[in-house]
Amino acid sequence: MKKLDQSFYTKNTLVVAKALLGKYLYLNKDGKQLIAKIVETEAYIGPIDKACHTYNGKRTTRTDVMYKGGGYVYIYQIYGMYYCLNVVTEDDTVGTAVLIRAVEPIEGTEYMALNRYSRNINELSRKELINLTNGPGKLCMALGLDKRANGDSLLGEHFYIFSEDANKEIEVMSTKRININYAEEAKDFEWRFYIKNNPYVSKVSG
DNA sequence: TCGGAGATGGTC
DNA sequence: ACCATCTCCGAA
Repeated sequence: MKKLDQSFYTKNTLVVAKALLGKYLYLNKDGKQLIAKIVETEAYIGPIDKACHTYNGKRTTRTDVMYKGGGYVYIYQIYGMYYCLNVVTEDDTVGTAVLIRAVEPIEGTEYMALNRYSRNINELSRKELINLTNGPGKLCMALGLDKRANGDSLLGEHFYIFSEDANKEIEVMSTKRININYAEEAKDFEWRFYIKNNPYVSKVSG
């Protein structure tokens, strides 16, 4: 395996959003090793994107992290009860990030099941297994991620993203992004990417 | 299997 | 007054 370095994250946001598909999120949580494959992403590009928290250079306490440059984690709370995990991209002037919308559990699934359902993995139905991490709020709950991880670096030892040694072919689909109907012309940008036919993708149409 | 509505609180 | 969501419940 090969840990992604800063030069990966500082690339163009659309490039990073697509390149993150098939990569593996690694997280050491309370001594437990969690690994999940990234299967769905969305790009958010402040300078030109009305759906983005940093649209038109907007800078607030919340969005400060998006101006730290590629390789940092941006986590915000949504709808009062859920969190969304983002990877900051490009340099420290633009305000760009990639939302991780869905992952596939690889290791530590036991722990994810406890976080999501307070139940053991072998008690879950097939549907509940898929439901562990097939959405941005769900995957944060499963991985135990909340605002405490906001601003963390992905270049350290306990939280990073890695690729397999052998590059596998991945079929990437592009669609409009989910639930940004307020964003005027930006709602039609096809900046959502997912791995074709992967069962953990949040929803197929769109 | 689908769609509507409620939960719930930080942000601006 | 929103809002990059999820779950439950009732209808088909």
